[in-house]
Amino acid sequence: MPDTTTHARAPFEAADHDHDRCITEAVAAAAELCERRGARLTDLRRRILELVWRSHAPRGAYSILETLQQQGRSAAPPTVYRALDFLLAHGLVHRIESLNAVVGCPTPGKPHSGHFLICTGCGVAAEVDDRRIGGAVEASAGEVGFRVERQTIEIAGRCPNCQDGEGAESHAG
Amino acid sequence: MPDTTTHARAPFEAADHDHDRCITEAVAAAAELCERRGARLTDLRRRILELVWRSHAPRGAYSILETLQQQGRSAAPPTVYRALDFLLAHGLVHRIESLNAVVGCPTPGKPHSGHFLICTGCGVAAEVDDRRIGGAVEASAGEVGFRVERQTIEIAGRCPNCQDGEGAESHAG
DNA sequence: GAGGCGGATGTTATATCATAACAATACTGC
DNA sequence: GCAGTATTGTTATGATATAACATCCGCCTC
Repeated sequence: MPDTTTHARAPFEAADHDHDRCITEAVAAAAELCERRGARLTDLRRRILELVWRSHAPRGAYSILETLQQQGRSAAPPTVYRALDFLLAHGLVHRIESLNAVVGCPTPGKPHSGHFLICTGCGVAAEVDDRRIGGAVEASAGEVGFRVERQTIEIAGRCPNCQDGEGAESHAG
Repeated sequence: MPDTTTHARAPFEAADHDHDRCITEAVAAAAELCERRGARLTDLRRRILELVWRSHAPRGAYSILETLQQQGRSAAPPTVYRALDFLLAHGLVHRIESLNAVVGCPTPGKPHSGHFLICTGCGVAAEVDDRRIGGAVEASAGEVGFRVERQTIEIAGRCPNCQDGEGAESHAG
């Protein structure tokens, strides 16, 4: 039977999942969000969003830049960084501080704290929105009078797919 | 009456606290820990640990380097990075990914996850060891079969001291 | 104390990540 | 079309981090 209830997928998908669909859906969601907000998802921004979404592993700005240049587009670091600034500002991608990289957001538009499980095997970063984590942080901070503004929570470890043959995983998404 | 029950201080101390004592205690604890482990807390490493501890705010490697050179010591980036690698490996300092900086660990030797409240006003990073946070992370990760190896939890916000006159705080520690 | 060994530091060069500043172009509303 | 603004191009540079090899220093052995 066809799967019609997409969205909110398993955090770590099988390596052979239909990733083209991830990209398509992400771009569609971005276009819709920008439309609603009156923000301009230009060709450049859309292309860079697609490059971020080429896998579920966070990707560095210079890696994006390289691919952009290979595609024959004139590009320099600011080209990429400015587009990423836009995508970050609109919550279409998230920055992974511990990797100096960005990863696509599967649920843009919906408010969420942005907590990540990052696999040291395949490199995939899965976004989790568990109220227990944010709640524990808020509770702990509140007790010492600290007012939370932004949570950077990046958990490194092994995803289910990479716990068997430790070490020889394919870096892909 | 004299305070004899030090340790486990308030996470955000008053600006006028006896900070020399923080430094002295940190260096003493480090010396003791290295002694026990047969690790060499050399003069260079000790000096760099002291520079990290000059405040409770995370400090970048190049800032440390600059001070080291002002002290008349021959130093280049690797000088600092290698010493920091040593201090990090022994848990004497922690790296703050979101700031590309390091901060002294107030409780080296005791196992802890390393969660930080980082004030955007005064810059101070307070380490908290709240089992609820680590527990929530472990629980959330466990439910999707993710095995946690390392937690990077950096919470930015306003400390109690910096919530009144928002904006004009002294960056010190 | 000469010689050898390994860890620590010095030194030079370079890789990697990010932004400043200004020019040129493209879109929007009138 | 025209003016005003946002976007992108371009050049240069700042900020963070590491590779590679030389030198030094402490320690052990003989």
